[in-house]
Parts: sequence; C-alpha cells; structure tokens
Amino acid sequence: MSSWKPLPVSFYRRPAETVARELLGRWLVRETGGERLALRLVETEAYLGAPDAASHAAGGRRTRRNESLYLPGGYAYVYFVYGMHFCLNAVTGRREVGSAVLIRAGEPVAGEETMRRRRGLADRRPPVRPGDVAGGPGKLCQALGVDRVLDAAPLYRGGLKIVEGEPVPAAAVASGPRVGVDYAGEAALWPLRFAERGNPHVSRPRP
DNA sequence: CGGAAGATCCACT
DNA sequence: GTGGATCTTCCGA
Repeated sequence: MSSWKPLPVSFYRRPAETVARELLGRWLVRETGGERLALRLVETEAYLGAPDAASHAAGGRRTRRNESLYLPGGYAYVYFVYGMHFCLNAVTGRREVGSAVLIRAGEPVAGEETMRRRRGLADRRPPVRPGDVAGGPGKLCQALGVDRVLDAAPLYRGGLKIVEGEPVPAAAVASGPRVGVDYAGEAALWPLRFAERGNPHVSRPRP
C-alpha cells in the first residue's frame, strides 16, 4: 500500500532534473467538492531557469505570468497556453531560481469517472484509451480541474498535493528531449524529459 | 497599441 | 501528418 503522506518541502528544494526523475511514481492528489482524485505520475520535464532557453525563466525573464516560478520549491506554477489549456509545474530549488518540473502525464488511481467526465470522455465510443484521461499536460489539468486559481498554491498541503506513492526505480526511467520547445535552440535537445518506461499513459512521442 | 507566439489538443486527410 | 481553435501575455514601435 502506497503512502498518502505529502512529500516534504525538502524534496523540492533540489535541482529540477533530480526532482523530475524522483516525481515519477508519486501520486498527484486533488481534493475538491468532497471528492479525492489521484494520478500516479508517469511523465515529467525539468526546466532549469535562467540558463535554459526553453524555460519561462530563460535569461532571468520575469513577468506577471511567471512570477510564481520564482517561489521556493514546493509550490505550484500554473499557466495558461494556446488560448485554452493550463499546465501544472512543481517549482524546484531555492527561491528566485526559476526552475521547475512540468507535470506531463499520469495514470488514474482514484476518481477516474470524474476525470473522464471532466475530459468529456464519459460514454465515449470508441472506448477510452490509456492517455486519453491525463496523457498530456493540458489533459491532466482538465481531468483534475487545475486552473489559474491554483497558481502559487503549496503542493504539500491543501487541495492539490503530491504524496509519496512508490518511486519508479532508475532502471525503469526513460529520458529524451522535451516536447514543444523547438524554438529553444540547443536547449531543446537536452534530455530533460522523463517517463516510466513502457507505460501506456505517457504522451507521444514516447522518449 | 498592434501583432505575434505559445512547455497543447483534436479532428481530419 | 497537417492545420485550426482560441486568447492571454508580452514586446516592440
């Protein structure tokens, strides 16, 4: 039985790459309206802050939108993209660093019916396939009801938490280039995307 | 003040 | 594989 104990703040106050690897297998828990939803995390990406051209904090860039990225590790950075999607990050490292981990995919472990309904998948034909519910950063936020209200929220208590679960062994972690950051030059090639090897809920292309 | 782009997703060919 | 949806945010003029 996995533990539902929240990961401590100290877990997040380390390099983004380390946190990204070690978040795999943990459970992202959303408690709202008296219901508990949970996803087992299977895919993450690290964003390193100022030295990383793919990061919203590249070159120390600072705006109203990315302000929460400069919080200390252990808080959520939620942003709106493409006019219709939200993405959830866990801020990492010390305050003012601007590094974070993008939560890209999870597999449902509690409240799947509610997540399907939020995703518009209830009663769908053909049947729902792995990855339809939370196999991508936008899908994951929609399934859990994560939006800008949760920007800057703590991840160790409250309605959105990450709990211990069971870490994925290093040998079962695949890595590759991050998705959707072709504009970032050389940084686009850095292998900062991590996923559980062979897990069907991982978004495509698989690393 | 206008334009462009975006850490995505979906439907369609 | 391709293109459209959709709109906030940011930057340059």
